[in-house]
This record gives sequence, C-alpha cells and structure tokens, in this order.
Amino acid sequence: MTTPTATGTLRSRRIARSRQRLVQVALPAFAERGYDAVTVDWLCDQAEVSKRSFFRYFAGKEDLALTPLNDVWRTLIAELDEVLTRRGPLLEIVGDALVDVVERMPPGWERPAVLSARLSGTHPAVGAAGMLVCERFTQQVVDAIVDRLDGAPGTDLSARVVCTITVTAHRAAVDAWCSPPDAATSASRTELCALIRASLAAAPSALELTLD
Amino acid sequence: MTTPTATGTLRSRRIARSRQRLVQVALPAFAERGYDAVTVDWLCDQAEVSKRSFFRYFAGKEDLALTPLNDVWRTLIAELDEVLTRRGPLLEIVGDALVDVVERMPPGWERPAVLSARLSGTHPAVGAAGMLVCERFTQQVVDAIVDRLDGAPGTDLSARVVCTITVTAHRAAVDAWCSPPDAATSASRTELCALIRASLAAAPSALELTLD
DNA sequence: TAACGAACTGGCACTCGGTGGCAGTTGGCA
DNA sequence: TGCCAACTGCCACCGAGTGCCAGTTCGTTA
Repeated sequence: MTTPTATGTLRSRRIARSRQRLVQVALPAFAERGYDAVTVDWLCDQAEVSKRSFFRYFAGKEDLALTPLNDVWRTLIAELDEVLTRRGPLLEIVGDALVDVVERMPPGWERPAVLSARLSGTHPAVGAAGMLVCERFTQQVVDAIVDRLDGAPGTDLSARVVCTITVTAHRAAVDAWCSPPDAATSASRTELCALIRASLAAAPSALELTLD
Repeated sequence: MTTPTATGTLRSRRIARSRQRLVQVALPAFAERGYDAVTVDWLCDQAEVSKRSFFRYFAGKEDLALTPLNDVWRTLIAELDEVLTRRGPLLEIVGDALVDVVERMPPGWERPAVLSARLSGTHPAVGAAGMLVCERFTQQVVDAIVDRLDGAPGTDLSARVVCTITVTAHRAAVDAWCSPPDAATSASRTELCALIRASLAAAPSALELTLD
C-alpha cells in the first residue's frame, strides 16, 4: 500500500521485497502477454508469494499494476499537511508539490512507470483504479482546505476544481510521456516534470477555448 | 447500454422492459441491503432474466447501479455532434448541453438517480465505473474538438480541461443534490439543474484560490 | 538464552462477477 | 407460411478476492 522503504524492521523489509518482486515480475508480463492473460495465481507462483499474501500487500490486481504511478499520489497525500502550509495560489502550490514528488521518486522508477501508464491507458479497469487514488488525493486536499479556510462558501468546489485540473494536467503529461515506442527505455523523469509543468501552465487558458 | 425507448420493434421493447425491471429491483435493494449483499444472481431471479442476458443488457453490476446517471452522459455523448456545431465558449456550450439533457430525462428519473448517486459516493467500485463513462465523454469531446480546430497546439489539453471541469461541477452538484435524507422522495431535477449551473458558474474563479 | 505473544504467513475452500459455447426459441420479413 | 438472423437460457467454467485457521517468525521481556 505504501512505498517500499529500505529502512525498518527485518519483517517489513521482507514485505517490501516481496512487493517489489511482484511488481518487477508483473509489469513486463502485462506488457508482453496482456493484462488479462496474466493471472494473479501465476504472478504469485513466479514471485513465490502466496495468493493470500498478495492481497495483503496490494488492494487488488489493478493496484499492483499501478504501483509506480500510485506511489506518486500516495507520497503527495502523505506530505499534504506540510505542503498546505505554504502560501500562494493553490494550483501553483499543488502543482509544484506534484513535480517535486516525481523528481524524488526512487532511481529506476521510470521504466515501470511507463509500463504502468500505458496499461492505465489501454485497460479501462486499471484506469479507473488510478482515478480512485487521484480522487482520494482530491478529497484529502478539499478536507484540508475547507478546514483551513473554514466556512468560506464555495471553497469546497474551488479546491476540488484545482485538484481535478492538476490531475488532468498530470494525466495529459503522462500520456505524452509514455507514448513514444521507446519510452520504456529512454523516458526520463526530467522530461516528465517538464511536461507536467507545461500542462499546468497551459491549463488556465483552457477556459477561454471558444468555438467559431 | 442505451436509454430504454418506448419506440422500436417489439423485441427491442422487451429488452428495454427487462432492463428497466432490473434497475427498478436493483436500486432499492442496493439501498436497503447494501450493494455487496445483493448479488447479480438474486437480481436476475427477481427480475426473471437469465444471468447471461443480464450481461448482455449491462456492462456489469456497476453499470446497472449507475444506469440513471450514465444515461445522462450517454445521451450527451450521442448528441455531441450537434452540440459542438454551436458557437461560443466551450465551457458554456458543454455546460448548457449537460443541463439540457438532465432537464429532458424521462419522468420519474429523479428517484433512481438519487439512489444511484449515493451508491457512487459510498461505493468506490461504483464511483470508478462512473468516472469511466465521464472519461469516455471527455475523450469524445477532445477528439471532436481537435478534429474541428485541427492542429492548433494545446487544443487537446484545453478541451480536456474544460470537460473535467464540467464533470467536476456536475459531481459536486449531484453530491449536494442527493445528500439530504429525504432526497430520494423530494429531490427535483429543476433543483439539480440549478446546482449544476451554480457549480459551473463558480468553477472558473477556483483558479484564484490562494492560501494565506 | 529461553520462552512468550503478537504479527504475519500459507493453504484451502468458498463466493461471486463475468464469459464461452451451444442448442433452442422468437420475431421480422419475403 | 416458412426461413433466417437475432436473441435467449442454460451450464460449465474461469479468475479475482475473502474467511478461516493452524503454523511460523520475529521482537520483547525475564
């Protein structure tokens, strides 16, 4: 559920290693043989983890498939308390924090992230699960903001809109990032961060989009 | 998959009636006994439809649960070609079209819609399925707009942002609409339309939300 | 260092959502 | 009237996910 840490008790490190092994086996397998064709049973077999433990480590098959991307949001959620003490336009604060988290992902994060992103684009069930995590992020932000500016009417909606724009900009950036055929080997996080920044910067002018 | 119509061949009307019977049985049952406790098998039993046919009529259990709300989006999608010939700010065009569709839902739509909305708030899997339909809507709009203003850079993202804002405003409105305890019996679509309009009007100023 | 208890694990059987296949039925139409 | 295509029901099956429980493992306290 959380990012694997290199620290902690022996037990928790074993768990982290099992989780990691599952991700390492799963994502390439999904990409090569198709998401549906790769069963949880088979994955457990490969990673030498019992099916029962699989569902202790991950909320489900989709959660596994989205681990790299979800880690970003989950990290961001974990840091929200600190992030929301900053001052300035909320969209900017949240956007900067998001880019910052991406920049700090562990080395080697890119490859699985690309596979994960592609999967979420092609496979609706995976995409939906991804949206749920973003939704949790939005909810957290909304709660915190409402609590902070307490009572001001419309705060609720404003915070929600800011979050969805952030999420949308992120999605657009990730889509562009993972679509080149060689992205799995060559995509860099610097590039992704630039794309996210560009999307975020372009988003506000969207409201002026006019037909004819 | 589509809204039941009173017209058409005898066969298609039977299908529509079966679908409707399933929805009528399901939504109150979900509300009373809980989403998980009500199995597809039981529903099929009640509505006298074979399980096989159930999955011909609905994309899944969540699709059934979301029928009233999804009908709105599906109708809107079906009308997109016509809607996008209008001129003016895209956000306004799409928002107006959405309200228009809600206003034209069949009589008696409110009750199941409220139950459906509540379900989508409490049950993540249902909520996720709802987002997928909205995502399809967004994709359609984006494709159409890109096609229309062809090539202009950033159009893609702008259209996507406009759609997410519309969806977010709609969600916020529906949330508020279905939350009073007596909503199932007393909520009116006029009220919902007013809420949607209010959310849409308030959305643009969200970008100015600033901390401290 | 030994022993205890909490946290974790594996294995199994089970439920339920969803699908494939196919033979039988039904309704539209010439 | 009778044919064909579309639709239906049924059954067996698959895979995701859970409940249960006995066994193991590790951190702690004596």
